[in-house]
Amino acid sequence: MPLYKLPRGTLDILPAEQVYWEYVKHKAIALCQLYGYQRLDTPAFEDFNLFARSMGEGTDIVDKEMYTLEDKSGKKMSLRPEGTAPICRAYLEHGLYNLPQPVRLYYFATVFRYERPQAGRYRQHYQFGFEAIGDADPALDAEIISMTWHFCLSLGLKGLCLQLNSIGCKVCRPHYLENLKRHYSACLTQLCPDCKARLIRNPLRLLDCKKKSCQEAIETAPKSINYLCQECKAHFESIQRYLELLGIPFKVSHRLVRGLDYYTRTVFEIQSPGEGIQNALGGGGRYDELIEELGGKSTAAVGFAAGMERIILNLKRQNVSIPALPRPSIFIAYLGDEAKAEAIKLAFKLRQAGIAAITAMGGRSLKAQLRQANTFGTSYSVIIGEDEVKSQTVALRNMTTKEQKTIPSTKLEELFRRD
RNA sequence: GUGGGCGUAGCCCAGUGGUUUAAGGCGCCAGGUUGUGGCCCUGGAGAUCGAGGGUUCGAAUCCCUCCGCUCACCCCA
Repeated sequence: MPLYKLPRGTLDILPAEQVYWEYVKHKAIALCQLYGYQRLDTPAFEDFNLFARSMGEGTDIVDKEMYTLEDKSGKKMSLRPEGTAPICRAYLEHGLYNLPQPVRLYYFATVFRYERPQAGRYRQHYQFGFEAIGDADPALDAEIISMTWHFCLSLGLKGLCLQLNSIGCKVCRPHYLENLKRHYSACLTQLCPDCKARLIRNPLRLLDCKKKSCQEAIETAPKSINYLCQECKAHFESIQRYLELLGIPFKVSHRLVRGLDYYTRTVFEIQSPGEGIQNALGGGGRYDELIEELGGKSTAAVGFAAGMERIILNLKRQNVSIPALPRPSIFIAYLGDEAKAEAIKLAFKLRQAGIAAITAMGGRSLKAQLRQANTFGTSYSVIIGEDEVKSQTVALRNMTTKEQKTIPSTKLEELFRRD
């Protein structure tokens, strides 16, 4: 019967699912208010080059996964594959560098990547992220990381692991990469085919390989933190001191790298305890060179982004109890046309007074109407029949105690306004 | 892009010794005497058995092709 299906890798978020989404959004917004972060929304598509430049040509996201199209004027536009670059673009475009620095921002965004869908991975997914732009202080890294940790705790997730690493800056990273490549070139024969390709394309990702055959090479590989320059080293140590000060548990992992080119120094990731799935709930890091790359002055920045679907997946797995969404507590049933008109009028008046109500529809029996009220779970039903219309009253039934009394219809408003 | 698993009503699914009105449960709708819900009882609607082709007197069932879903790899949130 249906002529169309939802596009591959996308999701209809049905009413029954919305509790989770509202829950996560509310926690996220509360968190940002607590830390003084302000919302900034950007469009779903941008100039192709914004992403090509920021994430780096040669990354899979830019080369293979972007939804790019030419608009009617011939401009190359892309659906956003991530949230940070557009935020930086907006920061520059609207002169947010004139505000007191750092500028603290957050966003919810749909992001698009053309990939084969699987558990916790979609072609369109929702990200929640926050960014602090305009300060290189390691205390700001610590703030972002502590916010991330705080967020996960407030959601009620357990057993999460915070991984931390530093991949250096443009001064010290080239030196490290040389050593990494030398190490891998020496044991080339035992590497998996993917890793052979990585060695040329994206050496940092070598550390991320899951194949058994490559684990030894990773274990014995040089660690980025041993190649940091003075400044990067001091920065990284400082972050760790702040995190210890805050009592936030973290694990320095020399294997942790991030997929996008713009990261400098700090990288971190929050991992769920689950096995065999996309276990990164979110990740972030510092990107001190990105703003300049996009045409601004040299501006330090740090941020984090989380995948909403993955968070929700974990909330379900861990059976975190989610508060129900509010529903109307009054159901209005009627018998006959005159009563129906009264019912519609009454519902409108109640709603104007801020009292949520839902009315029956159609011409079903009272029995059927109350059956509906029952499945809606409203705690009260209002019944209007011919008698009530004549006497300007309504029958108010408490659905849990079954108590029912007749009251003047004008009384209803004040009765419910109280609770 | 590569590889595995799976496609029967909105949902969960029975049925693959070829012959059935394609069964059941949940949900939905309606009834169980006058205007009263949850439990129970009865009834109803709802499926071109993922699509197309082939074999056969006869296919949900066997064969081929395609499509879709799903999981993993790659990549990433």
